[in-house]
Amino acid sequence: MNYEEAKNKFISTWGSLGTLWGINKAMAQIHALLMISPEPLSMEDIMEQLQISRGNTSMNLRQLMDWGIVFKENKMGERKEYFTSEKDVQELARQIAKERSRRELKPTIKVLNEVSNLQEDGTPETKELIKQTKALHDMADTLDTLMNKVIGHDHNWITKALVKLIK
Amino acid sequence: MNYEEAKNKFISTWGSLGTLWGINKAMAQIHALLMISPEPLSMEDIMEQLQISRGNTSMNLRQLMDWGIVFKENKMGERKEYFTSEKDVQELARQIAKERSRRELKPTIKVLNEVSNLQEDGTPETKELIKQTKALHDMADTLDTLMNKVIGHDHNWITKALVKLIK
DNA sequence: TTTAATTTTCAATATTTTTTGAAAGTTTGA
DNA sequence: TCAAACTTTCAAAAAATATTGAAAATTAAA
Repeated sequence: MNYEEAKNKFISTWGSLGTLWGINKAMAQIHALLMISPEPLSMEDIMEQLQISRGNTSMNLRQLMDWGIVFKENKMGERKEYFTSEKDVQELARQIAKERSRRELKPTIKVLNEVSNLQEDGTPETKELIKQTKALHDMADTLDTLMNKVIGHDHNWITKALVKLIK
Repeated sequence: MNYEEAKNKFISTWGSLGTLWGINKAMAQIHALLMISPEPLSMEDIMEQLQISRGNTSMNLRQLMDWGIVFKENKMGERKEYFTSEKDVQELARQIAKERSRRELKPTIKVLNEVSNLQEDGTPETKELIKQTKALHDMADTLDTLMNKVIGHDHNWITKALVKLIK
């Protein structure tokens, strides 16, 4: 395997993994490309390397910046904008945990809480609905608390904590 | 909020959450419906309650069974097949962890390993590719080990472990 | 067997999501 | 102020994904 093959393999694997996690292919591929690029890249660079349109590149870069895992950079004397990704995988994981908690977990917990507070009326249907949504709520809540713990800690806390747990 | 409202809210929230996790809407809704149903449901029941076609129901039930979170049941004297979901949320979490490890994490780890073993050639591009894929590999591998630890443990281990970590 | 009940399959269709590309917008230097 | 360099927006087109429904397959009782 040479450099080009390895690079393409990484980008396409990361791209299809993205789809599975609710992030679209182009977005995940741009992230992958920036992740392994030693220098910041311009929009032109990205368009060319991934063979995608200007509009697509622009929109997905913005989303990646919204997620807090890609940043704009300006080279002095250049009008063009350049982009880099968060290179530290620990920080990347923290940032992803933070955003997923905010976007998915918290809203779900809210709904589960509302539903599980339904007035009991004695029917088996109502009983089961309350029981199950309570159980899901508790699990989601524990998970969210954990994720926020992770978010609040320093760099190496994640690995340390996981390792501790494994032993 | 009455029973019907609460039920619909739960089913639709669970359904849209599914999409975000790489599971389609119908599949997630069928799971939600079974999750809160005190009795096993037939295909007819599911079709009617969710207003989806027979084919759709059949295919998605199969997928849920492949994930190991929905089961067939036979009522004696009846030819029709009935379905239930795994009702224990701990067991549900374990099963999902197991399948996600198998379907996504392990294949990704394999690719990251291959790519990060690329022959070093001194260029910054190659250096960065190797460095970053190694870092991602290590994190994914730690996570997978953890998930397998979870899978191998008894019911309440998950919560206990998480709680321990939080303190 | 044969028949009726039930489930599965899959090509066609519908829906949703992503991508394009050109026009509009913005920024900066002359 | 103008104009060139660059970015963003968004309607239309393309691609991907999900859904339908009817025919084929399966199952089990008569």
